[in-house]
Order: sequence, then C-alpha cells, then structure tokens
Amino acid sequence: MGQKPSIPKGTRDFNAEEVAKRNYIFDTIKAKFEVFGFQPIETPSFENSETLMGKYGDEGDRLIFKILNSGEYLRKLSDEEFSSRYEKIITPKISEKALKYDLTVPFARYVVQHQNEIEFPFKRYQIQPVWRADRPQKGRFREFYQCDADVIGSQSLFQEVEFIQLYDAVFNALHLKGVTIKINNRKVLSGVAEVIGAQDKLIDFTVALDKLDKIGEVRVKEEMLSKGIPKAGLDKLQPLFELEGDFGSQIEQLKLILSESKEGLNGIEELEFVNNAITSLGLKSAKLQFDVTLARGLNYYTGAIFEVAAPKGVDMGSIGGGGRYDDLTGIFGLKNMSGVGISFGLDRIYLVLEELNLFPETITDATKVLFINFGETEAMACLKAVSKLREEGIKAELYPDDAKMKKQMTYANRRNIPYVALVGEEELKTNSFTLKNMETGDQETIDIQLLINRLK
RNA sequence: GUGGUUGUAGCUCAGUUGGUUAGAGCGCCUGAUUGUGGUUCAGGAGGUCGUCGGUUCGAGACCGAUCUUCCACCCCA
Repeated sequence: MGQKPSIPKGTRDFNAEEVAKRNYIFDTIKAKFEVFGFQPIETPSFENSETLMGKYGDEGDRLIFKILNSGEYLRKLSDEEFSSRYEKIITPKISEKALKYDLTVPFARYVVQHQNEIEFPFKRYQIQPVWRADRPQKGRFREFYQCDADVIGSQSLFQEVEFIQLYDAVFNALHLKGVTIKINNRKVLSGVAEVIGAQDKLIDFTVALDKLDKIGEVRVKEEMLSKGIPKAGLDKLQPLFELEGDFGSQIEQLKLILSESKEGLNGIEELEFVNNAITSLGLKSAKLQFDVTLARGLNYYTGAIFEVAAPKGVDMGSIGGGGRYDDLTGIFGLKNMSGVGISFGLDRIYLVLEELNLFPETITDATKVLFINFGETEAMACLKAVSKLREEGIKAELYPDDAKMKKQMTYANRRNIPYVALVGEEELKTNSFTLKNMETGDQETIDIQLLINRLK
C-alpha cells in the first residue's frame, strides 16, 4: 500500500454530475431510437478474437485489445513458435478473446447467429462501451461509448433518409444546433477511382482524398502519386477539387466526371434520391451536405457514407458516423443481407455540449431536504417524517450522526440541498418541523402536511 | 506504432545560473458562534517535488528509463 492509485490511460472516472449529464445524452438518444422503431440488444464486452480480427484492416487489428488466455498458456507454444518472436504467430496462440472494437461487427455476428429468430428487416439499437488500444488525445479515449442504430435486411434508400432524420431528431432534442450531416457514396468514390484508372487502389485513393481539407490539394495529389496513382488520372481528377455550390449543383458537376462509370452514376442516383427526399421532408436543425472527400469509414461500407461534424467553431472530430454495408454478414456466412446504420459518439457529444454550455441546469436531481440530527429521539421522529416524504416521492434524508449543527448545515450547503428540516426539543413537543430554505435563509415552523406541500 | 509535450499541497500554479527548513491563492480542519450553512476574523494541518536510476560535495531544477497528461501523425466516435 501507499502507492498512489491510478487508472489506465485513456479511461476515466465519472462523478455524480458527469453521470447525470451522460445519462441525459443516453436517455435522449435512446428515446429517439425507440420512436424510430429500433429495439435494444446487447452483446458481450469481449468476443472470440477471430470474430473481430481482420475486420477493420491492419490498423484496426493493432488497436484491438487482446485478452490473455487463462492458465498455462505459454506451455502450449512450441519452442519454434516461442522463439519466432513474431506477434502474428504467437498472439492467436496465447489470446483467443478480445474486447470489442465497435458495435457493428458484433452486431453482424449476432444477426448471423440468431437469423432464425429475427424478423427482417431487423432494426436494432445498441448502447455499449467499446475499447481501442489507441493513443489518447482530445476526444479520443481507450474506453468510450457508442450508440448505434442499424437496419439489416432492406436495400431501401428510405432507410438512409430515415437515419438522416434520426440524426437530426437527436441533435435537435439535445439543443445542439448547426451540426452538419455529411454524406457521400462509396459507389461514387469507386466510380472516380475507375475513371482515373485507380480501381485497384481505391482505399489509398480515398484515404488521400479524405485529407483534402486538412492538408490541401497539393499534398493530397502528392500522396496519391506516391501511392502509384497515374499522373494522367490526377489530371482527370481536377474538376473534383473544384466542386462548387449546393448539394444539387455539386452532383451535376460530378455527373460529368462520372459519365463513363456505370457504378459512379448509380451512386449519384442514390445521393439524389436521398437529397430529394430530405429536401421535401425537411430537417429541424441539422444540415445535410454532400462531401465527395468523405471517405472515412471502415472498409465494409458499400453505399452511403455518413459523418456528423460538430457545429462550426467547436474543435472536435466527428461526433457520429455510419453508412451502408451490402454484405456485412457475408463474412459470417449469411449472404445478401444489406445493412445500413449510424453511430453516435457519446463521449464526444458530451465534450461538445459541455463546451457550448448546452446541458440543462436542472440535470442533477439531488436530495431536496436534509433532516438535521439532534440525537436519537429526535432522529427517530425525523425518520418517520422522512418515510412519509419518500412515499410522496420527495427525495429526503436524515444526517446519520448527531454531529455539530454547523457541520450538518455545511454538509447540506455543500451538497446543494435546497431545504433543511430541524426537529429538536421544541418541535418534538408540538409535533412540528422547522423548515429552512437554504437559499434565502427563511424558515418556518409547520406540520407534516404543510411540510409535504412545501417540498412537493 | 512514430514525433513532441506535461507532472511540485485536495485544486490552480510559483520556485532565479544546481546551494540552508520547497512557497502562494483557493480549498480543508479548529475556534470566535452549545439550535443555524453560504460572509468576516484568528489559528492549524497538509508535500518521499510522478516513479526508478544516474551526474554532483549538494538535485524540485541537469541526464537516462518508465508511467501519466495534452498535442500532431496514423487511424477513428
């Protein structure tokens, strides 16, 4: 003992106020998920390693927390394996479980495993922590919550439309105005890659393109060249860097670039459909924006790609993301199941609401009245009153020790308890209570019924 | 995983070119006030200077390692 206790980096403790604020966000998201018809499921904190490994690319594999096997796991290694010092060989032998990295892949596993019990299209939501062995920085933690809603088993683009409405509904309910829902389509990106002769380098191409607003046109082109994308292709790409205007006109310009790509044009049609629907349905406070550089996201997105940016002026990475994946469950053996889903980053939304001061004032619903303890006899009388108040749904408590009054008052003060009730010798005789308003300092001596009325 | 940054009292931070007993503000505790908190006044407690090792007659300060914080890259919520 004696050493200073600590928690692993990238993790946090939450105090009562923080928990209340987090619950406020959880409850808001959950309520909207439910009115949109999603049902909750939960999956384990950890999965079999093979369920997760290889699903997020090499980078993802690196960031997955592996759980060491129990028992004498080292003895099962051959001398040859042990002396190889090669993680890819040794890790699977000594670790067969891993903490989940996101909610989507475990969801796909769930769907495949329970396919006979599920009615399709299956709409589920899931609010659970996930873990990434990442290096922490602003808005990046090693343990954080994701709030996901997905539909699987429908190819309808109305799902995309509804998810945009869902984003809008949640952020509106949180009073977070001015968020931008960015949308793009994998087919468009794929089409562009085709046109510039880089079909086989789609990922490199999109990763570079995604950095446009961060590192600028020149460096994006440099990165593309260094990844082996032909110079001639880059010249064809030029119009892409010069897209202008609103959703509709950017789409028109893109059509010209993609005129020779069937897949690209198909992506354009999807974007148009979604945009037209949203335009006619309207959004409460969010903005839908086409962003051809939006390419983040996991390798499995096949159609729409979403990302939500915090309002201008707030320096925060994306606070939500999602997209369509035509064959997510294919890797687990269930073919032809198209899914689309979105995710809310709770911890980042928290930071944004905090920065913009958007949490409601009355979020912590603490004790309403503290009974001062004057000794055993008085305390018993107080507990009777406390019980009655509690039956009326009033949050009431008795100070457990007959400590000095100053100490008890200070305690009430520190905890922001708005009322203090005093029952001493005098009150005992007359069966009454002295109720003090801690804010104004006013106090009055009243009976139990009046006490209830005052505190209700 | 790469590069940088940070760590001194419960909190926010001073601490000179390396030199006696490491400071401040706020907070905390006690009393002024034995049935009244938040104001005021008086007094008090509290630090192995992140940790381990090194240089030096001497280290909070210099060097190394490690942990932690924050930031950038990578990637992402």
